[in-house]
Amino acid sequence: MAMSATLKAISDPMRRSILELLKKQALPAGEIAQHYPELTQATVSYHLKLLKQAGLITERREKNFIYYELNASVFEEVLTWIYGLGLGGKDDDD
Amino acid sequence: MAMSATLKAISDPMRRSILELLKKQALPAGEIAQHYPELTQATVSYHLKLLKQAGLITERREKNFIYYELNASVFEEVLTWIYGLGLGGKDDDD
DNA sequence: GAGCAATTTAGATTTATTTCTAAATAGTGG
DNA sequence: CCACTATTTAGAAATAAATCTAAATTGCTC
Repeated sequence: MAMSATLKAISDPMRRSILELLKKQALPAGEIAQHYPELTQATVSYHLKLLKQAGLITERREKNFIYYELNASVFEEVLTWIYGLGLGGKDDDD
Repeated sequence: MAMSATLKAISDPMRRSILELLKKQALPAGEIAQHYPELTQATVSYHLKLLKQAGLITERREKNFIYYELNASVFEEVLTWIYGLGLGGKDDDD
């Protein structure tokens, strides 16, 4: 299921932080890593891989950088699931 | 952060399934467990504990059963975060 | 309060995740 | 093609999560 990957991806604070970073603008991996001096570049690369696998980011090559950009459309499925549970959808069920 | 707990809780398919079960009606742990013959009752109890800690379910004691019921209001924070990322909320932030 | 039914807790095991260091790949520019 | 820069991959170690069995708890009911 795609939703498990999406949710697992954003259940980690570091990865949520990366997504927030990419909200403002697309960035190459190196610049992303600079925001997290406590982590190595390899670790950031690992998180990017998971985000990519979840479809939450896409990559665009330019010069010899790889720019990562947010793809929030993947959240559609999650939102549908949450709303389906009843939040905001209490129409006439009560 | 409360959001990590919420998201980690629903990143597991089993726990999402339990929430879906409780959407229809509150149920005691035993009945919940009956829906998952592949798991022991102790394991279901473990998942219920995590859901409870995340605030996604509440318990109500009646006779000698503990009825678990869904509390979808916890999703508010998650929804706010997702919308904040841009999905559906691209107003004039840039 | 003794016994019973529902549920949780403890402890151990297996599997998955996160992180690091070190090495490898891949694309760019001379 | 060679060297440089950006990034990933591999392999190992540490931490966390999911599951089981067995024992403990808790709250009715008599």
